[in-house]
Order: sequence, then structure tokens, then C-alpha cells
Amino acid sequence: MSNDKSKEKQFVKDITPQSEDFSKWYLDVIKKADLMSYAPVRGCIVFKPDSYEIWENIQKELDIRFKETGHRNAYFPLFIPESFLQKEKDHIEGFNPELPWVTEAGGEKLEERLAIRPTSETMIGHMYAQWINSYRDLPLLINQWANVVRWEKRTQPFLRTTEFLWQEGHTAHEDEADARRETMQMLEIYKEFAENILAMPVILGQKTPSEKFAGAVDTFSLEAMMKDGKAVQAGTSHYLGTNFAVAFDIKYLDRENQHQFCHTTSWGVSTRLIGALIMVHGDDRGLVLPPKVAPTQLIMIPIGPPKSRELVIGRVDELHKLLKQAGVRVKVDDRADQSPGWKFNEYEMRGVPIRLELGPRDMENGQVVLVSRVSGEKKVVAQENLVEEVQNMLAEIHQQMFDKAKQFRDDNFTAVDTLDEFKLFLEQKRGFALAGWCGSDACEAQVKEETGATSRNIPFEPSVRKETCLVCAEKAVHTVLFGKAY
RNA sequence: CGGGACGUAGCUCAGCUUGGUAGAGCACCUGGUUUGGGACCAGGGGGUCGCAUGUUCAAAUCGUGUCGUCCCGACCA
Repeated sequence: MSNDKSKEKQFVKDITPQSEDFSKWYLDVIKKADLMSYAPVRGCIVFKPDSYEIWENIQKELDIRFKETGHRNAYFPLFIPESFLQKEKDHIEGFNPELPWVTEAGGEKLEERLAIRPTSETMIGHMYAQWINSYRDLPLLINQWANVVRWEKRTQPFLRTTEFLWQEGHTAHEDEADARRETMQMLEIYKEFAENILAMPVILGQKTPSEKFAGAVDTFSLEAMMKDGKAVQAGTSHYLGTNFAVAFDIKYLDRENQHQFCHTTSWGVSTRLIGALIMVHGDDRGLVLPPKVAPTQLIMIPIGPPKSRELVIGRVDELHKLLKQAGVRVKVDDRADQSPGWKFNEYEMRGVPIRLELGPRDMENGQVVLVSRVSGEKKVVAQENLVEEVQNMLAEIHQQMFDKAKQFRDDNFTAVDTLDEFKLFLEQKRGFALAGWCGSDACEAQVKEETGATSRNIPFEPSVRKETCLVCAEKAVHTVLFGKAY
């Protein structure tokens, strides 16, 4: 193992090992994999083609799921009048500190300043009030793909950028039951997506009141564990009750001709998922991308001296065509000025799931060599079975990645009875802990103060249930998931 | 926004203490040889030292300010 490690270091210079300094590893990988550049504005990054393409693949997969469940996309304005934000008290209180304002345009001071949207509940609430008249207009199911801005104090590439990309779903319903059904449905969709597309195991649960979205009645989240044991909130879904309906007068006439307030929901995932992907799957060689969102699923590397090169490349091109036709995202690197070894390392850093090698020896035998990024396993397969082998291997890699991530999470998971026990766990190990909680803000705050960890959510299906609060030892009302978070 | 560190070539960094013509490795360009785990030889291009300001005959080097990045906290997708 230690042998392997020194070997890896030899191959992949410039990537700090995870065990040495995880933050540095993260930044190194992002740099080496060419995912982003810092932009000239504080906290803003350029999503370079590889990371943007990951986002496009995420969009594609989610969009299918949203549409299958009756949602349609629309686009709302970037600028939000200040008066809109003022209408919901908790909402403005929550977002005020991080709003950028447009106060001047065309050389003239604006009568009302405009916030650059941090989220669109208010704008959409305003519009919904106009669009919804009758119960026949409900449910109204809309999603928006957009950029939003939050002027955070501390930024990190992908995980927390000043401007980020996301989707925000906003729905209006006749009653609480229907809105809550929607809230949970979307949470389940996120979970299925996280597991089946991102190979990322997640824990579903409800946020504690102190961790709720500003303006929500209930907030639910998916929590994922990074390889340093810290948590990333991978998605949220909110039941907003009638809070925004009352604030924006979103009313409908019911079957008895009575005015009723709508019950609304909102739910979203952001480009932070890219950061989560990197930290859930990456290793000391660099990125490891789940096949279903990898911009390139298979890289073909022809090998051989110039004499045999023409022949090899001819065959590579044929196989390339076949794979492409089969829907595999495949690329060929036939540059003559880089050695095969260099390319091997390069595409490993970039996280390409499968490498295909084809050299003179393989030509003689009618075979190719496939190498899995996640396991490092080499497999010699007949050229005639290539498409099928590749498709199987992609599926296998996805499963291995999910299992590996889940195993890691389970290995860094515990249940504790007391705060001291939790502290000890964080000192000696790392990761998530389940603990009983009496429901008081004070106890929750104390956990944060003494450990640096916060309540992530109240899992729907905790692996164990605890009877007493880890802080005050009173009877627990919930079993809460605690962890340090990004 | 507080505490700490750092900004010198595309990247990683040396030079700064003790001011005096800006360096290395990698990357890049040209030519040639190479190709199954980061190839080699020869030649070449590239930086107003983050920005501003002060001190000085002279500033990458010293002072001040500012912007940015990283780490640690408080706030958050």
C-alpha cells in the first residue's frame, strides 16, 4: 500500500496527497484537471469546458426527470426590486447580508434599487399571483435554470462561489398535502439522481429549524460525505407553506368559490455538486468522474513507433466510430508529441473513466486493453466485443464508485450518546455522527460551539435511534445527523 | 468580516534578510530522434516582480495603502 502510494506520487507530480492536506489536494486537482480559472472578481470562477460539460450532463439528466414529473422550464428576471424582497420578513433577513444591489443604471440613480437575485421566490411569487386564478390553474409546476449571486464572505471554487449556476423549481398547490407531496417527490428525485447518475450516496432528512431556508416552513436536504469526512448539502427541497403566498397574494378560487392561499414549494441543486463530485470520488491521482456525467467516458490512446503507427491509428479510428455510434462519449488522443505514459497520467488526472490502449501487439491479436480509472484494473478484450465490453465496464465503474463512496461513508460514521463522545470521535477520527437531540436551539448551538460540527439534518431513516439529547441528556425528540460541513 | 500566510514567466517556486542590468524546473515554439506508465538532443520565445503610492541616485527587495488567493473562525447552495 505504501509502495503503491510512493509510486502514485512519482506518476502524478503536483497533486498533494489527500492525507497530507485535503484542501490543497482539492485545489491541485481542480487546477490539474483544468476545471476552472479564477475570474477577476472576488469569489467568481470561470467554469472551463470540462466542468461546464459536467454541469451540462447534470442538467440533461435532471431536466428529463423534472419534465417526466410534469414540470416545465421558464426564465425569470435577474433583477429583483427591493420591495419584493421586503415582503417576506424571514426571507429578507436571511438574504440581506449577501445581496448585491444595482443602484444606478444609464448614468442615473434608480428610483428603487434592484437586487441581483440570490434566489427567485419573490419574483416568481409576484408572477404566480398574476397567473393563478382558480384551482384549475393548479398545481403550477415550473423550474428555472439560472445563475444566482450571493455575496458570501468566504468562497471556494465550485463549493461556494459568489455567482453560481443552479436550477430552482417553484411550484404552487391547492393545499398543504399536495405541496408536501411535491416537496418529497423532488427530494426523492434528487436522491435517485445522486445515486444513479453521480454515484453519490446521500442521506435524506429534514433540516432543524435553525438550518432552515429563510422563509420556509420545512426544509429537507440530501447530505453527502466528502473524503475528508465533511458534509456537503447536495440538494434541498422546501415546503414554503403559505408564507410566500400570503406575502405575494398568491390566491386561487376553490371549488366552493372561496379564495384560498396557495401552498408553495421550492427546490434546487447547484454547481456545488461539481465540487461534491470531486471530493466524493477523487483520489491521489486526481479526478475520478462518474461515467454518466464524465465529459469523456473513454479515451483512446494509440501506441507504437512511427512505422506501425499508421496501421494502429487506422484501427483506432474504426473502433472510435463504432463506440461513438453506440453512444459512448469517446475521444482519441493520437498526438505524436506526447508519450503514452504521459497521456495515461494526464487522463487519470482528468478522471476519464476508461482508457483504451491499442498498440502493435494488440493489432496482432485483434484485441485492445481497457483500463478502469477507479480500480486501475487492466482488461484485455477482443476488438469485436469492444462496444459491449465498454458499456458493461461503464456500468461496472459506476457501481464500484457508488459502493466505494458508500463504504467510505459507513467507515466514517458513528452514533454517540454524549457531546464528549462526539468530540472524541472528531478528534480521533472524522465524519458523521448520529445523536439524540431534545429539540432546543441552545443544545444545537452548543454542539456547534464545542465541536465545530453542525446538525446536517434529521434523517428519515437513521441507522440507529437515540433516546437522549447528547448535550442536556433530556429525552430526545429526534435523532440528528451531525458533521462538519462545507 | 476578524486572525494568520502568500502574490515574481502558463504552472511550481528561488531571489528579498544585507536595495545595484530578473532566475530555475516544468510547460510553450523550431528541427531531429522517440512511443505498452509523465522520452531525449540541439536551438528559441516569454515576466513594467498583483496594483498604487512613499523612501532612495537606484526598489522584486524597505514603508504605507489597496486588490486577490489560501488556511483558521463568525455567516451561507
